[in-house]
Amino acid sequence: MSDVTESPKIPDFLCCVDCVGFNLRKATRAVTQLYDEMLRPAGIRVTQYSLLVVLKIVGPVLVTDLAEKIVMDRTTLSRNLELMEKQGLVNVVPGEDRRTRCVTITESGSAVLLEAYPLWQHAQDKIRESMGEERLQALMADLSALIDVSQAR
Amino acid sequence: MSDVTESPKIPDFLCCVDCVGFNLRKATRAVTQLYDEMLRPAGIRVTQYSLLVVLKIVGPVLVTDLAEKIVMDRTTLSRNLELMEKQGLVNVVPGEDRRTRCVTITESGSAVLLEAYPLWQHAQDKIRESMGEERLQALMADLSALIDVSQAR
DNA sequence: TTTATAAAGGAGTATATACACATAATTATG
DNA sequence: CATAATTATGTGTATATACTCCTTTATAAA
Repeated sequence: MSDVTESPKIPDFLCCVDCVGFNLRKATRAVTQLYDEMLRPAGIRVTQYSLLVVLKIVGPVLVTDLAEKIVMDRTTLSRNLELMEKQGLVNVVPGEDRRTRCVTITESGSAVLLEAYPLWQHAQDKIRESMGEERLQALMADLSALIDVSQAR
Repeated sequence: MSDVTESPKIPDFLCCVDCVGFNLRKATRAVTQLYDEMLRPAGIRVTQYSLLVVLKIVGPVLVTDLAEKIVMDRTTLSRNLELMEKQGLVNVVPGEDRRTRCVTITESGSAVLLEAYPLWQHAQDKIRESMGEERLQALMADLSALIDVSQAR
């Protein structure tokens, strides 16, 4: 009778404030801006920084292999690499298999990486100090689990 | 003497496999693709789905207020809304303050939302069933904490 | 060995994202 | 009230993302 005792007029399907996709994207926007702002003096963003690090570890590597490793669409990676090649951060050369293209970090890319590292660390430390090492590791594990379930077909 | 006992030759600054930004973006790519694939029959992606839900709950709302609420750059939101307006999903009209623009979900947008809801639910359930409700809630809390620390200036 | 299939990649298109700068309208200040 | 500061938004530019379709090359099948 009185609407005081009634629950809010929000239908069931509006409970998507719990949508994992939405909340993940929302957090990613905020966190990306933090890293990008910290990395700005180095002239790269967290996307390129991450690519440089991965290339330093696993490169030289084929485009498709790299794309799979970092869970990125092949065409997205290609276009990101194209920009980095223009900026002199990476080299992309034909592989032995003439279909493939092989990616390597350049000396210039390594130099930028070294310059960016302490900047990246500031961002990372800010988050680590706020959340604590344990919670951060749990979060990493959860993100990994999210990838697994999302890719299970 | 022997390199068997040595740790791998990866310098300290390459430990960024722990980079929160990188891992968050990586997981977001995977999860977004899951939701987008599930939502495809409804003709919208998880970005638009989320916007429709939020508009259904909090609309009508001013662009800047909405942007702040969903932690999205104002100009990004404007351009997303522009597409949705063309598709007839939302209305954007001038507010009383003649500087402002007020956003509302349309009837057509509500219809698409209803059609998309069960599709969204399939994606959400897949993740929920895989991770478990508890872990999922912990993850949501962590994402919220990430936003807080990223925006603390 | 010819042909069919698969794999790697590029190009076209479209959405998502945000920074820097400019404009219009409102509010605060003198 | 006139001017200065603030606020809300739009535009230009650039990166990030991925789907679809197409070409080239390699491998498997006949």
